Amino acid sequence: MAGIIQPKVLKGFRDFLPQMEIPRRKLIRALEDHFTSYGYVPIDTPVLEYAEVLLSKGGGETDKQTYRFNDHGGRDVALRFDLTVPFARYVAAHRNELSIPFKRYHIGKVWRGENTQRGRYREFMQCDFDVIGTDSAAADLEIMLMMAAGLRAIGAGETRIRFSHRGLFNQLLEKLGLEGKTAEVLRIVDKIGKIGAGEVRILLGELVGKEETETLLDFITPAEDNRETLKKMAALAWSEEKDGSAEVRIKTILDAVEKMQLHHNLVLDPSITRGLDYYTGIVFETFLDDMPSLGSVCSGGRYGNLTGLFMKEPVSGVGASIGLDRLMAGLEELGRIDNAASGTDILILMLDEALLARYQILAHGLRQDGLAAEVYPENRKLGAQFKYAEAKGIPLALIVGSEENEAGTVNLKDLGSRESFNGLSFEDARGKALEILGK
RNA sequence: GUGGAUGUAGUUCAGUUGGUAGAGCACCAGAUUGUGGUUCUGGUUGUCGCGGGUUCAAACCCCGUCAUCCACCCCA
Repeated sequence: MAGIIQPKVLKGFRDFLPQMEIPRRKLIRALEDHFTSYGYVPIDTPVLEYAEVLLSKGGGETDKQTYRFNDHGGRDVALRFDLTVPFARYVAAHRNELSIPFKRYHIGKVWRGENTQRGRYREFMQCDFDVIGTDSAAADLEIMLMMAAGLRAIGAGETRIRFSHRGLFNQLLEKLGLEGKTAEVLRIVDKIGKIGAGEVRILLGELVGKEETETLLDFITPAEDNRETLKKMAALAWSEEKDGSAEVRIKTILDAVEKMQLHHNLVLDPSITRGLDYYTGIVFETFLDDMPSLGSVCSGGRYGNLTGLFMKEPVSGVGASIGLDRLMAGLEELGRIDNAASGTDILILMLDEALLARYQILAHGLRQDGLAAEVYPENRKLGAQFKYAEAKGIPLALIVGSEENEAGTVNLKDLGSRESFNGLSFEDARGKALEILGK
């Protein structure tokens, strides 16, 4: 009379049925191919690390959200809550084994013990890609171009990347004498898309003086086009156009964007600041044209010193992170997810158990042509076997009974149109199958 | 973490002022023992999220708990 254990999963953790996992894998594979085509290489790191490594950044909020416990040996350990901190440790640990500039991508699960919402879970998949070891505008540009092209490649459609530069914002804050309140100001400004300029004015007014509030609001409001926006930002921040300045960096990027005719995709938006404080250069967030309300599906920026906590020599880099689960939720809502129940192209029906070997030989032959073939495992009524094929979304069936076996022929059936092609040689049948599948 | 809403068969939902649960779809079997999407007949589906309490009696009322959704926070 043992009690039955409920097959439940933890809050914010999920099982994936095949019709969800198959498109998820497809999406990941498409991204991997995309990164590879730009020369980025994959890495991985442990999901469990020493707590002191993961929590070293000391952000109060991340500390609270990190899953942390003592392992069987009494070690203070934690599950990774992003892929950036492990990457910093990884770079410091393997500094001499990496060729610089190092371009990597990393796709993996991360964990955060925060409250759940739609498209927001405690276990979720992140996809990071970064270039480290160079502070060039070329790298900044490449990362943003990869984001736009990558999202297009996975069927997310056109995107708008809104970017800005922390350097100019910091100059402005310095000029206004607000360096001490940088974090608070950034957090308020970051909300403008959500709460509007009016609310931001009120919140800023509570934090800084009236004049400063108006200057900040003026700064973060984009002008008609990228050039005008930059002009205004530079003027308000008292920027001097010299080598290595934030202003020149933005100019360089805008020049390239214009030459590539991408000013729809890349928009200079000074209200983009990103809450995280390790960004020092460009910062950006990406929205789907077809669903801006989903929020940013890919964001990041340039950091001046990724590895500061783990080694003395500073390493600069620029990178972005895609929220795969949020993106999946958006794509599903847009009807862009193909909920395939299997990847099988052709089902070989079982009409006679004595023909087991024949069925497996047929399946093997089909696989050599690149077709995914499976043999139905029981000699059940044909109706049941067809139903199985339908449930798994299998488009073709190969039917061989004792008569066909003796005659040396096979019957192929297109399960979609219900058209049968009987008495074919195996050669003709697989030719026909490839034709129907369009392969 | 804070506040609010919700939780009934695989699924979508119904269930009247508390009287020990119902429909469509899905599923299974048969009409149709080598060709399945229609039709017909029959059938199964439930610890009413879980655990307590009030009551002669709880899906319904009360408390707790777990989960989902929404807002805040933060972010992906």
